[in-house]
Amino acid sequence: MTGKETAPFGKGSHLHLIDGSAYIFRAYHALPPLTRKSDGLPIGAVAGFCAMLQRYVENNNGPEAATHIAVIFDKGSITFRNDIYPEYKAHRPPLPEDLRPQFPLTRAATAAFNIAYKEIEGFEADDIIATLAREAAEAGGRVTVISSDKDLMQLVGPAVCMFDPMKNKLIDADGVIEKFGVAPDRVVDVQALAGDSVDNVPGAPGIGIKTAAQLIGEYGDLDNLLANAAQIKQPKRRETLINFADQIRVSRRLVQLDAQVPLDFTLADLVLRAPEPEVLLGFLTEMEFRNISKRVADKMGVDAPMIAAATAKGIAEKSAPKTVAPPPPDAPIDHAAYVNINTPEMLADWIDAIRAQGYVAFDTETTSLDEMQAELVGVSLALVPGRAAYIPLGHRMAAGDDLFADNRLTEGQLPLEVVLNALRPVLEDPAVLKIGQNIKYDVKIMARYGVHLAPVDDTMLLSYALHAGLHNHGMDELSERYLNHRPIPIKELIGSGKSAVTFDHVPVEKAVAYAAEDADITLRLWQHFKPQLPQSRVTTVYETLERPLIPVLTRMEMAGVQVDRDTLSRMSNAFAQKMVQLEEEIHAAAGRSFNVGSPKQLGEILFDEMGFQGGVKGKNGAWGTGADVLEDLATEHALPGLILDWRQVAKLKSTYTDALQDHINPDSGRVHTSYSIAGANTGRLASTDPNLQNIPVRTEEGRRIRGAFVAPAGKVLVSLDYSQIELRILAQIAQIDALKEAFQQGLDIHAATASEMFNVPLDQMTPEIRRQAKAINFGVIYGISAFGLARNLRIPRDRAQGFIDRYFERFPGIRAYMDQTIAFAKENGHVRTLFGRRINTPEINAKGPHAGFARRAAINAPIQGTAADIIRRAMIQMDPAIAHLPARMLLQVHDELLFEVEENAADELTAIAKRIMEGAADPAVHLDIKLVVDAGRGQNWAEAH
DNA sequence: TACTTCACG
DNA sequence: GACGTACGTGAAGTAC
Repeated sequence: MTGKETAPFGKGSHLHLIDGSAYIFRAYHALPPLTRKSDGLPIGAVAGFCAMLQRYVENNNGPEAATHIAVIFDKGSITFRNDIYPEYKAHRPPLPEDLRPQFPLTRAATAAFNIAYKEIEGFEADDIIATLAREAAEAGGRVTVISSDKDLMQLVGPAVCMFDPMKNKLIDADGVIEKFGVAPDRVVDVQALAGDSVDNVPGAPGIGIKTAAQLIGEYGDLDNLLANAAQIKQPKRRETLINFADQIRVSRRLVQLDAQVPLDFTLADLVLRAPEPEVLLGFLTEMEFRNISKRVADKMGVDAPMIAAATAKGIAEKSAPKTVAPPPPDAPIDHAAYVNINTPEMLADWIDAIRAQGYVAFDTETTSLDEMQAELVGVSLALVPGRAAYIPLGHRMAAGDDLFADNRLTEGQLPLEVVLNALRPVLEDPAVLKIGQNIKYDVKIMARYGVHLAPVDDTMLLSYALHAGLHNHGMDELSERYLNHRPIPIKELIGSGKSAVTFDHVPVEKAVAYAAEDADITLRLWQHFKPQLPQSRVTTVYETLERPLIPVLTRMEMAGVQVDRDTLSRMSNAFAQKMVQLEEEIHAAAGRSFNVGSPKQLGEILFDEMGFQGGVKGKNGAWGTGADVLEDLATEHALPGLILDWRQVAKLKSTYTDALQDHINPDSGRVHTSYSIAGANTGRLASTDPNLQNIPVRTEEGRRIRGAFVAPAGKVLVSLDYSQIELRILAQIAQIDALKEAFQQGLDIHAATASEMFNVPLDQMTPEIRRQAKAINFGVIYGISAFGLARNLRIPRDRAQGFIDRYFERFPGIRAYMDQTIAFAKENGHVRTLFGRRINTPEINAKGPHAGFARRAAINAPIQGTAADIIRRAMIQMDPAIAHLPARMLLQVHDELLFEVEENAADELTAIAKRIMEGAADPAVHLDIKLVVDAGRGQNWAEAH
């Protein structure tokens, strides 16, 4: 398929527009859940979809035949209508697990039939159809909309009709009148009044299509009806129309299709093209559709291909140019077979092949792990296993190659700008999937070069959705585990330690082998992991909680947060002075000089030389000198307290006031963290380089560091955090009525727990009793043990056991939850969050001390993980919801989101963000308890929090 | 590189 | 009856 043919659209032209999403759903529900035999990929909807397209193509002849055609799809579920009415389509049941992965394949199927397809973010397929129908009518041609969706009936007119493929029936203006009782141009008015329960359009209560049509017939149109509502005779109807006028107007905006969608193509691009037998049969063969292949082959007068055992062969194999000819299936990793793309012709060949296939594995090589500073050195591509290439772009002379110009680019590389301009259309093409390993990194790099990679798939996140808890998800580890292949270590190219060089100084030949291998491995991992999502029942997790987070985090990380260097610098100086002073006092108290930062030396002084009792040696024979130990000793001597003071200051200085300054990006003047999506087993994010999720807050001294995180002039920081989200989730998951009740009443949950446990009325609660209850509440979330509670509360173990017994007695559901969770883990090898996230528990059946850890982790994971899922959902919904505001989401700290917003928009931002966070579980999961979000704002993070 | 300590939720 | 424990992270510094 070249995709380059066009033919002008005008008088005598006939445009057919197929409602693709309707086709998919009909196909899905009409057929049993078929899977591809070779690998289990769910394929039923694709099969039905292809059959329907084939039937359409066969019947497209005669006087009504199309001269131009397109299949129009919905893209995403959030559109401008959600801004008008957030509840729009909110009652839709969630997509079936095995349907979503078929969406890209239906696009590929359409392409294989050589039919244009279109989808546009933020608009429904109906809007695109409306726009194309308008343009076609204006150009003097005719339009047939192939759909049975009544929402499209408003488009019918002299040049536009509909065809219902279910009933094989043409719908013209008379057909519309039959359905709605009014002419097509008043359909919107009737729908606005009648509402629609399927799309959750509210309409006017108590008024259906019949009544609506009658009213519109009487008053001419909706505006006139509402203007004269007071004259309506029937009292009930009159009141409804007056009281719900606004709701009716909103409903009209919801049902009114937008015929002005900005399009990046023209009608001429949609010219009818005959399918190319090789391409179409290639696709059908890859899908292993025997019947349709045979039928297509018969109709086209060619031989049907044999459908053999599964291979990774695809369309690329059938139509790819010579330089990208396919390797044999399951080719072993062969570094010599990788290609160095260094001519424009080769580049063009590869781009054509990528387009034809519809997906490509993609990887970047750069000079740094810091995406905000790294320079692009090359990109690699892989189409099918074994067939991968590297495009060197920024390789430079190795030092010493040329004494006078060792920073020059080496010969034989295509110019960076030329390559990026050539690749940009495919890398940004919504029809071409870019597959990466930790692709957020590559998305950020490319964004800095003006290329906006989308859509993307990520093998790291696929592995995370499938295997969280089993192992880490770095490429080397995944390759060894799942491909049985050890990739070239990066050390062999750039060295390590002090003598390490950057990738731009690696010779191109070595870079080709290394970089192309990465893309090759990524592609193979993708082929291995992707089909496993449905059978592990994590498709929804991957599609709604993992993949959509990539662009959200990309924006947050690239935005960064402003940090005031002067404040940090002054604090560092003050801390340095204080440390010197404390060191003198410490040496005096110890009676000799030693390295205060050495726990080993300190332990020897305290327990061997000074003779303190109660020391505990760790497994390496060194005395423990942790804060809890020193706090106990502080009552007996000045030294431990001084050490604690020194450690606090040293920590704040080295980890925060010093290190944060080094992380201020010289270009942006801001600090850019990096979030790892697949770092924590439970679904939490982790923040690195620097970690902005552990900025001090608990001590006064430390809180001053938060004061250095500031809003730029004219802006403020807004912080919103969930109140007690994990305890609320515990109440929900374990169904603890007393706990749920306390939350619904808005009580202080720790005080309420204390009251229940110790029979103390709330108005007589003391801080001490409350503190104990708080420790127990947290203990429960962590998989409580008497030992742990005793240590935390510094009480005897039997007393701690007494507390736990009483807690279980008063909240019997907790015990049951813990027992059931452990039993489930033992049975299934994993636990799940409320949203279906799977956390594997491989050690749960182990013997010995491992088992205790595994049990507590299994109890904690659904709670911590559900909270993580909820804030992920909030973050994903947040971007479109605040897009219209001068505001940016900057940081996530597990239960808190930090925003930067222009002062005059802070109120609106706070209201929207709060609403989204509190409603983030809906509609996927219904919670009995409500989520509560507290908000604050200020010039800096300390004030906002 | 392993271990300890300590910052956060 | 004993194991040795609160759950989840990342960074810095010392010691080997």
